[in-house]
Amino acid sequence: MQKKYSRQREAIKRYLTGNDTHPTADEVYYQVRQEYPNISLATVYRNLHQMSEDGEIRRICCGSDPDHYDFRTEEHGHFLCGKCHRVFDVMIDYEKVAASHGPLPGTAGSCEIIYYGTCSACAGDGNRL
Amino acid sequence: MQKKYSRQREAIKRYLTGNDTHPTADEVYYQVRQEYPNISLATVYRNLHQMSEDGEIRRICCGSDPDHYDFRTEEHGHFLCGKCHRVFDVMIDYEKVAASHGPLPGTAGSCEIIYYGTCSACAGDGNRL
DNA sequence: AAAATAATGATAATTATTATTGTTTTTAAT
DNA sequence: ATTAAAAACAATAATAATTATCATTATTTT
Repeated sequence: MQKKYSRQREAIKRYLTGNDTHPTADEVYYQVRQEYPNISLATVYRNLHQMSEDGEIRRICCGSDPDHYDFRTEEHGHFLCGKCHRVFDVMIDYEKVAASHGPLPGTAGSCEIIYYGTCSACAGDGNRL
Repeated sequence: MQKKYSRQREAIKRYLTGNDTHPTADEVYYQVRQEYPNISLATVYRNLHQMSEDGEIRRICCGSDPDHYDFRTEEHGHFLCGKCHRVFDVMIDYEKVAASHGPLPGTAGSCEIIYYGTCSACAGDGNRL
């Protein structure tokens, strides 16, 4: 199945790349709808999934939150705020991490590190946003 | 809401504790059904959720796999095999990990580390199990 | 420009999980 | 031991997130 260009996919990718928020499929959907009012939610899911398969973007599965998407493909960690449900990037030295774990039961293709907590904005003012 | 004893919950806990496989709700359901043939799947979910809220067990959210549950509550990491979908424990020195990341955007309550890959059993024989 | 094929939009279906409701167990109090 | 109150149950409906289907449209190839 040879890949073809599509304006919708381009719009999705453009939106992701333009913001360093880490939106969910729903957020992408509502944003891209400004430009393509009758884009389908399925198209958003289809393209996000496809692009993450192709390594063009990254899918962040964090706990019970719906998946978030990240245009940064280099290895790094994340922080999910349990109040505002925003995801933040966390810089991580994976060489050091590799030195801090015991033997693995196989070969790992990737290592996801996610911190769960409350971001300082939410901690600061009780519960805004 | 004062917690009361229930045989079903005990059976669920007993099954979890007895095996160091990290079953999903479904697996727990089918096992506990041997003992309580008309236990409801909702009961399994309800109790797994409740126990993990209470810190009695841990819920492991791993990618697109359904949640797995772990009776070991001490901090440790996991490895998900993409072929057999089993979850393995990984020992991790969290002090070292703490020293290998950049600043966090808030206060973290927990840090989940998950490796995704292929376990040696599955790598060994092509695709058994 | 026509034919071939992949992507879309609309929507149905699926999967995992949570909520609801009426009934049964368990605990605590008589 | 009875009984009343609260929590847990089984069954099932409901929800949320995601994926599949399929007829139509857009992109690419010839």
